[in-house]
Amino acid sequence: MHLRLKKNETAVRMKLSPEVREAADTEKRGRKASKETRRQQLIEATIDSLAKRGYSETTLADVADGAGLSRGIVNFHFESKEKLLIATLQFMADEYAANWGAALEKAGDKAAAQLWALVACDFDRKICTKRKLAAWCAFWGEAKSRPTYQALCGARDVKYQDIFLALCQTLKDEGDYAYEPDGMTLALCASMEGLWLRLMMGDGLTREKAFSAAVEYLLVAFPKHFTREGPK
Amino acid sequence: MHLRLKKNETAVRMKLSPEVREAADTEKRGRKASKETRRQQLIEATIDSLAKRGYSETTLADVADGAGLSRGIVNFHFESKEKLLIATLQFMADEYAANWGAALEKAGDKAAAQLWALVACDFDRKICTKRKLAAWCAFWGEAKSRPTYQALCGARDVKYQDIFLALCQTLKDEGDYAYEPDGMTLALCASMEGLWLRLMMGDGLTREKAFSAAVEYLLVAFPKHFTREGPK
DNA sequence: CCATTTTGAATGAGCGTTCAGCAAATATGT
DNA sequence: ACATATTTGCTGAACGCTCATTCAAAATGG
Repeated sequence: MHLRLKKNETAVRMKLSPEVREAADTEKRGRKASKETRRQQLIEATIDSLAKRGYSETTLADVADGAGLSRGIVNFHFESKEKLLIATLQFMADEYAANWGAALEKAGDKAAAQLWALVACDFDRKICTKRKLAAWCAFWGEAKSRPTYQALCGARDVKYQDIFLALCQTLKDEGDYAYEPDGMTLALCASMEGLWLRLMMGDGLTREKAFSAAVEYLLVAFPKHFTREGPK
Repeated sequence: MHLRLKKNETAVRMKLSPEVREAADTEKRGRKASKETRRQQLIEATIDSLAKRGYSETTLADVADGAGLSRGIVNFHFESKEKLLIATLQFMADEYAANWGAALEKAGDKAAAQLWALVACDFDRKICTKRKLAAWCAFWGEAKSRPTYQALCGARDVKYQDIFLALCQTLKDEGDYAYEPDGMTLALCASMEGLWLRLMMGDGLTREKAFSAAVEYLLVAFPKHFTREGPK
């Protein structure tokens, strides 16, 4: 009963990833962290674990350790591992959608500028992290056999696709290009996803190089609308 | 001691996938199947399992059942699950490389024809199966955290990349195109991988549509060299 | 105190691996 | 030819480990 350890305060000395630390730092500390804060902290730890160990080797123990919390914690805040993973994917999908939504807002109303913004924001620092790419890829690998994942992995979803298609269509009309817009759009979207895949595989490809490859595509597809520096 | 079951002969009545059946059918049956035949049979069953259940839920029991053989069998022919998976990936990588190698052979020596062949063969019936795409994707998801997989997943490897780059370079010179060939090649390769990814996710995208999207890309990039029907 | 959050030991299911043993195929001896 | 021994391929029960889940007890805040 004497000499009791104050665990929380000393345990924080452990090395947590910056993302987890930040998620836990929303004002309140230790026990006072709100439910939502804890959930976010655990989600960040899950992304860490997915990136570090891959889907199949991600364990609740690793997530809990990564968050600097105890073993049973996940089943308290989420009720199962499955639900934690879904919440994690949901979070990433929401973040992704918010990102391109905001980029579109800021782009003004010229189609060329919008398309450029949409392509550029995919390679944004905030989204296009090794950490997050790896997590995305982990989910992609499992999506085939899990309808729930499959639905969320289409964050690049129908709406996103339609906007892309509409923009390509507009530019085609403006510029009198000859291509078939469905195929063109598909190839462009696919190219961006493929670039993500390669970024994740990590053979010395950088965000900047990937982005400029995507730009190269825009240039040949819409020569009247773009230069390497941006929309005309 | 009386009334002994003839297991092998009756057990074959189970429903095995066509691929497994074919692998097991190389002349000899039952006990006489050669070591190499059995390995192939197990590899096909592994691809089935990866496609059906995803990487994380693929078990040796499922593989053995899929092959119509007993539980201990994998550890007899391969020595561990890990090695079975590596052998499976190796097999797919070899098959993929052989496929584009052969396509290149048959294409003659005009650069445009070669590039077309290289793109087309990626969407070949033999390679581009739902089953195999799903298996590829399962490995991609784990590749990040496993150097061995990462190395093999680059079957789309350096050599492949270099050929692509050289062809794009040649066409650029022939056609006086303005783009920067490194980026162009990267975007093209990425596009094909992205199309695979989407084929696997399976939102009603067909092999044919994916291929024509890739062709659309070739058209805008190399307008003087290609029509929708093929190289000029 | 009571409610809420957190802990960590206990539980049990699932899975990879091992291995003794059986049966088919092949080699050897007569 | 046949009988016997040896090798090879395969089986499936048993073992032990990892990990998600549960829960009683403790810590904390109000």
